[in-house]
Amino acid sequence: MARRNDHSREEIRSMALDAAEKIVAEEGFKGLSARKLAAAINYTVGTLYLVFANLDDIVQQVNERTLDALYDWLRAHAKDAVTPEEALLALANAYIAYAETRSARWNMLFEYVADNGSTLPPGYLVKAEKVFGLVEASLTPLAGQNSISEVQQAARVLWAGVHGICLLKIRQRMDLAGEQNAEAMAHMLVENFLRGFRHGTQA
Amino acid sequence: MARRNDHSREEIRSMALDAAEKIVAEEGFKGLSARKLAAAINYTVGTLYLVFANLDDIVQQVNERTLDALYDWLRAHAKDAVTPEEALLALANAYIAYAETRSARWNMLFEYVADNGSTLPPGYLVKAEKVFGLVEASLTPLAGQNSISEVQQAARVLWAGVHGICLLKIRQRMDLAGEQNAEAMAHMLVENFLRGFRHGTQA
DNA sequence: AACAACAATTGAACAGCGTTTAGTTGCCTT
DNA sequence: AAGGCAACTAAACGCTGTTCAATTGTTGTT
Repeated sequence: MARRNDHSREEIRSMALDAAEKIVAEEGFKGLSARKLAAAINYTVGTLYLVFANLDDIVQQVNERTLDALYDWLRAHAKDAVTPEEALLALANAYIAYAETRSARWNMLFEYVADNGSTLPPGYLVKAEKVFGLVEASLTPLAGQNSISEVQQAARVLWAGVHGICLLKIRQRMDLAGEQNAEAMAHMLVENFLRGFRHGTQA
Repeated sequence: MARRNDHSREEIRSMALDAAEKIVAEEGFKGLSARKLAAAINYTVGTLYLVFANLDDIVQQVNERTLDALYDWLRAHAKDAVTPEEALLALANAYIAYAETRSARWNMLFEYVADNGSTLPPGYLVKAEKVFGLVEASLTPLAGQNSISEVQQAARVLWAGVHGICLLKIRQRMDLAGEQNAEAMAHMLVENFLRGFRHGTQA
């Protein structure tokens, strides 16, 4: 059989990405293979390579979806916060919660580029900037005497820190963190950093 | 040919770990394969599986060596610091420098457990605690009114943060961090966090 | 010295992987 | 009705981790 024309290329793409998300969620990053994915959408590997450049391309496109979902999730969880501190703590908690409930997907976001080595895809950067933007927006009211570029940097520093804590948790290395849980650690980071940040940067 | 008896099991183990480190350094994490490693030490795969449980076991043992080397490296780079602040900044810089000059090895340290999923090996934890201990030791003089357990937690929070920044750099995602370099970001994190930390934890 | 027992080592095999491509099939246009 | 073309498959290539029967060199015993 050939020339079935059941689905358009775009339909196949979307079906494949859906199936890929499911496989990753159920079996982890390593569980995703071209043959398994093709079987899941009732096609063969060849068709997959007609729609995607390679498996990395698929992973990358799933990751871009994840970044979008993450942005929406964070935004929704921070919108009710009254003070900027509240917003930042809510963002940190939401980030941890997202990583925890979708750990395989979240992990994939940070595993794949490691081998690729070179540049990240274009859309990637834009979407990640959007996520950073949420932190930046909450940090701006607390700027005090700090310049705009200092606020931008601070947002990235703070979020890299929250991310690091989140990694400890997701990669099952919380035993390295004593008895504390990730939320308490993030709390500590945000509060101390903010206190230091507001006190001015006389370095 | 069989029964060559050229090397003891321990010798083979050590040769294999040396060769594995070399391959990882030259070709990255993904470049390490059982056949390639066996060839590098002039044995076949079968022998490798006589000495190691599987490839994960090898990776894990290389990682333990890396943790030891990292500890020595950090210790050496912080020993001349006069003030605790100086020591913490030196540790952060040394951590980043280590990750940068041995990026493949450093990466492997944080990539492998992701799939494994379950518990980390026993030696792993002890060695990692030793690394944390360095940060803790430098942080203790700044404890002020904070309790010992708060200092311990702070050490882990701070280092998770430095680690997160380091990840941005090594995984070539510094473009996500604006124009700043990793050292400057780590600097900012350490200084603001310390300022906040000394001001007391009324949180 | 001959021989048996044993341990060390090999190499082939298995099932899976990513990726490419020749070949087949069915639809659309003329 | 015929031809052209796009969609799709199936098989192949060289790789992977892992296992294990078979072979070989060494050692201890007679």
